[in-house]
Amino acid sequence: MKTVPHITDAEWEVMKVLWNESPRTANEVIDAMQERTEWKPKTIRTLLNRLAQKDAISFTQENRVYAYFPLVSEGECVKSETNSFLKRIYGGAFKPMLVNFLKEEQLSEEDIKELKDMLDGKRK
Amino acid sequence: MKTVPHITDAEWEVMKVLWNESPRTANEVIDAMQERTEWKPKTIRTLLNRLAQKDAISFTQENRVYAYFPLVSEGECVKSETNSFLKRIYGGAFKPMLVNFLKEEQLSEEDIKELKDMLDGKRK
DNA sequence: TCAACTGGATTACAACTGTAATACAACTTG
DNA sequence: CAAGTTGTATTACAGTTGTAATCCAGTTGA
Repeated sequence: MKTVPHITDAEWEVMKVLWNESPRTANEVIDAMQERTEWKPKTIRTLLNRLAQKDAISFTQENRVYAYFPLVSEGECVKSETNSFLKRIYGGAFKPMLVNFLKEEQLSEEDIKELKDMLDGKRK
Repeated sequence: MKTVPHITDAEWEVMKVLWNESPRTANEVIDAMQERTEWKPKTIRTLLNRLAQKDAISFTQENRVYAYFPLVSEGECVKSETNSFLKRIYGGAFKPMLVNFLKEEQLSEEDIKELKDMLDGKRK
């Protein structure tokens, strides 16, 4: 199983932008980020650098400008992060988390139906 | 809503021991921990100190010995951590995570039945 | 051509984390 | 009473993370 690098909170925001659309130049990423955060451009460049260093993204160079794109998919990362979260909080077991959350969360009638249908789908 | 302090990975292991049973002296915690980890006693004491500093636990003193106990419940912490996790990874929405996970995870027939029953229970 | 600007590379720096070791004070034992 | 033991308090130290600023080289406008 491919291992994805660990992506921090701040980096995750940058990844979202690139998952949403790529390749994007540093400045395009910065523009997109500034719609969602207050981060300074320099900060975002640092995050891009770190992500590139850990091979979460890469870039092509045109003239002086880099265009970045993800090397890891959102799905992979979500799965990886969720697994380590589950491991930490629930000892790795998925069902207890579900049980816990179903107790807490409020779901609409349609949500419930959708989830039940999914559960039915899993029944072989 | 009460805010719980942020508990790190390593600290979480200590909290589990105290949630499991408390109060426990430092040495009791250390013994319990050494069944699950390789950490040195000094390390575990550091973690107990940090948890006490951030008011996640407290202690009573008998003679020279401290007996530690949690100030925050496991449920509170689980909820808090899960919320920040959800926010980071799924933008705060619970259902997308469920959907994602139901796709991936394998559940037994009984698990599926149990979850469906819970979903039914939520239907008003 | 020279100064200003722009984009990337390098450096900064404190807080938090993991992972302890050392110092110290009290208690026990010879 | 002196020395070792034990439990706590203090200190250590590098890696990660958030959050940038500074430096430098190439590009561009005057």
